[in-house]
Amino acid sequence: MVAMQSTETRYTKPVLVATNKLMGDESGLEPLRNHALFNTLSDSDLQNLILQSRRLRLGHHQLLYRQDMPAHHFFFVMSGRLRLYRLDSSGIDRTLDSIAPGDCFAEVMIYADPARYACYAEALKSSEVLMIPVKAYQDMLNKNPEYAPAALRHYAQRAVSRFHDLEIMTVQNARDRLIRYLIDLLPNGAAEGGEVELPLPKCLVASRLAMQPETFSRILADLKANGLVRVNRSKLFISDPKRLIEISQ
Amino acid sequence: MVAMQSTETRYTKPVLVATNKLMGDESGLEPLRNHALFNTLSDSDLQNLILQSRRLRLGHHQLLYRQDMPAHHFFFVMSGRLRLYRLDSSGIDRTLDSIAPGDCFAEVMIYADPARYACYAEALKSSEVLMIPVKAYQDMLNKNPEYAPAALRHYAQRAVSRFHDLEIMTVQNARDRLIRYLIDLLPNGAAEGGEVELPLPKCLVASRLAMQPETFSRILADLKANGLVRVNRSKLFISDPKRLIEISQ
DNA sequence: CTAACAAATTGACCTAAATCAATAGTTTTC
DNA sequence: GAAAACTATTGATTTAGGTCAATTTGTTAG
Repeated sequence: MVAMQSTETRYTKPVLVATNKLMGDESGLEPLRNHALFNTLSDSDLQNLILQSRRLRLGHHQLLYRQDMPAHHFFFVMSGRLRLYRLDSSGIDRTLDSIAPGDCFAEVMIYADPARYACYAEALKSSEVLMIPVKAYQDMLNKNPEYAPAALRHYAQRAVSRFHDLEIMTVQNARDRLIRYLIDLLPNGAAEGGEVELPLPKCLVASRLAMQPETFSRILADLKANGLVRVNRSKLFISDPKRLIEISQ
Repeated sequence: MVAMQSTETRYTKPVLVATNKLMGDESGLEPLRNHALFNTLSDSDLQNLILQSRRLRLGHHQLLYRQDMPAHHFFFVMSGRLRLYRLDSSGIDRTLDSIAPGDCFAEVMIYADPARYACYAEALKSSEVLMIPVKAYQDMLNKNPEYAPAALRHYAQRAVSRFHDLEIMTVQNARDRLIRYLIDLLPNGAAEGGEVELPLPKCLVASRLAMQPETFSRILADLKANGLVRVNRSKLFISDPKRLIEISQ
């Protein structure tokens, strides 16, 4: 599916309308504590941030924000899964990232200038996100400079990981890009094999890797035929990642 | 040229050996003041940082650091031009970025963990860089939390720009990737035409855009034939960027 | 449970881009 | 200033992967 129907027209629900205002209710927000942007905060600062945030429920395929929209919030994923993508002038949908529970996204908007979302964000399935006002986090950081190092570490890490994503995309053939993508999904890198779950439907992994779904399917079928991966729906078992790397040359 | 000769063997000069120790001599270091990571520093803090840094002269094609090397320094380019690239197991050289005077690079190493360079860095021509100890900047930031916001803004900006680079690379055909790359080189985006200078030799722009030099050459020849760009060595004149964008679909 | 829809796979075909090869320019170097 | 060494261009050929179309499989809704 090259030119998906534009997301603009697929959904009618309004974007960025909060459903639940949080009244200091922290239930289900423990995962925040495990995120680099929040784990150094004092209880009261975290509480205060949460009080200024809203919990958002998103349905399957629901759009959260649009590219170029003014960005007043960033997001923490509590459950479900989302993807970031861009639409170009010809309506082609290009997937750039997928976001899992425990991750933040659009958090660069805290310091971006101008603060406009660089892409679309939509739920891949029914999801719950915390919608945190950029200004609330900024204010907190201004009042508590001791929180800055954690944020700096997070941003540096983000930049490194985008750099790494870019590196994969300079690989010139589709098969090798896919192999590198799969290796990166393995928890211990190429050290040992294991099962990985594709973070996106196959047609969107294809989009992320700049190839057609048919190409993705054929490459995977070929790897399967050569005993390099075992495929079960979106779960792939990679027994020998080193062998996979060897053939990708 | 797909498989360049490995940089490992091309040069014999030692890596990361400073030639000039700075003795508080700030001559030629004014450009530091224009960089987001330094322009909020007090004179004395900047001076102190410079005292702990070394000025490095690099010859044409000289290697500055290697991928995976422990990273104790980051760099500010005073003159010349450098490129960042990675080598994969089969020795293919993939260009990821080019750095101009006034830019910093490897500055994410200030907060990376583990702090190892993510790529190679080499001078594209005779260049001069300031080699700043990561620890010196860290210490300064710890002592002066008021400097953190500028660093945060810089890192956020860096993450956004890497994201944008990634976006270009999800474009599936070579011609459109090249067109988008050229548009991004224009100072005012697509707003108006102008002359742009390729920041890398053509064969390395090709590498950066995941295509072969021959493909790059042919696409450019075609754009030229259609009156979309005028080419003069590494300088390109784009009269009508909007028309260029239109055909890239 | 079945209809309707969406996602994935597979085949046939074709085109964009890689590869191989030769030539022509450009810089360095001596 | 000529030789050597890159760098870029152009042509011929091949191939990876895109496109179009049909089928299968899986998912959602009634």
